[in-house]
Amino acid sequence: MSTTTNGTRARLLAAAQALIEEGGYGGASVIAIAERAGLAVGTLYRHFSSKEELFVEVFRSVCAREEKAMREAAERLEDGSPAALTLETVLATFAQRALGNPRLAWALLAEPVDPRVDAERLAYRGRYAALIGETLRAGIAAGELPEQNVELTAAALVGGCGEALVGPLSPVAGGGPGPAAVTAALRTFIRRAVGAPA
Amino acid sequence: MSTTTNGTRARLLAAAQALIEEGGYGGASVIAIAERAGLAVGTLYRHFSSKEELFVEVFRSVCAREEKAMREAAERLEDGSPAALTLETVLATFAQRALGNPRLAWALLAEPVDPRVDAERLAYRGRYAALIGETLRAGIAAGELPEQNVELTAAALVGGCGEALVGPLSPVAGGGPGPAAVTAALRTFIRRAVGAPA
DNA sequence: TACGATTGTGAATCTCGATTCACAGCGCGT
DNA sequence: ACGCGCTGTGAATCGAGATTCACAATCGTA
Repeated sequence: MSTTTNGTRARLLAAAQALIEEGGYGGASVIAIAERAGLAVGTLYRHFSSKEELFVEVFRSVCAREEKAMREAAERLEDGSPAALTLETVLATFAQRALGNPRLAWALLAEPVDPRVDAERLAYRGRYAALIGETLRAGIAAGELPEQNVELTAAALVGGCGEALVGPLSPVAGGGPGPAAVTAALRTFIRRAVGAPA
Repeated sequence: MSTTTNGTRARLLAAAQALIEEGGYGGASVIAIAERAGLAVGTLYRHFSSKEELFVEVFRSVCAREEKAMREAAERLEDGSPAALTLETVLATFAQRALGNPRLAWALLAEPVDPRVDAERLAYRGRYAALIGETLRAGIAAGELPEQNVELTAAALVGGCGEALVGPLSPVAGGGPGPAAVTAALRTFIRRAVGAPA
């Protein structure tokens, strides 16, 4: 059983992810990654054709995990839950996770990266907005939510939650209200923003 | 009348701004800036101690112009206008301008930049959020708007409008609804998000 | 006109991180 | 033992862009 996909590759990926969580992309130079993994720079290039490729892979796996968490949270609700509740749940899950690992959340949502990685981010955000959009449409069709520009609302919710949670304006930054209070406030914001009845 | 602050400085600033509007910070290398201004690279350094310093100055002047436009829009309203209308007006002004010069808006709000310039951006966003926060508070005090976490709502509105207008998810990107429709949808979103009565 | 100060010039230099590559160690089949 | 392929190594090389600096042009003033 020669493990062609050796532990080496995994170690490089883990090292990269750890460095990104600690200091963002800036701190994750090929040298730092190799060092953290206890390997030489050349070894990195033995397993990835470029730094970009490595980053894309890290980014994808992290995104996939996040998206999964959100979808599962939505599926845990009983069938026929009101759309507003689904939205709240999805976004609250997002909030919980972002608050638990703010650095990573920032890297995922907002930090400057190479164009190739950025494309992955766009895809991720797109799926995220799509998830919200679907729910909104369902709510509108069911008469629970008022008519509205679904794309715009979805984009604004993604951007708004992102900014409120990981942006520099985030009330979380200063020793303000705790995560629980922020999540609660965010739920209120979301509920109102989509026009759900009080 | 020896114009110590020669036209040269201004030409460099203008060249930098033009390049940023055309191709973002990436396209605005010192070489490109100097070339566009019809000057040599060394001349740039005769007037600015670093590229960063030049960028900060460009950024500041553009931000100041934008903020002024928003404040003036608010002041043009008759005294005693409802808070929700003030918010709508301020943010619609922002929207109008962003849609008119999307590249610049992106550079102002979201494009990756050096840390020093980024600090300016933070300050700008902060003033922007503060402007919104003030209005929210006034509306709450007047009983027009419900109690809420003002900081969070303000941050989410800034982020939400930014994403909806200049982000990759923006419905404006594709040949979707025109600027007027987007602005209208955004007004609805804002009105709801702050809990203004229909 | 002579002289110093200011401003303009742009090729040379510096920096910094990604990428390469000639070489070394190891495991395996013969 | 030998040949061969796969990994690992890390100093050397590249590339892109910012920054410097020795020299030239210009201007105000004596």
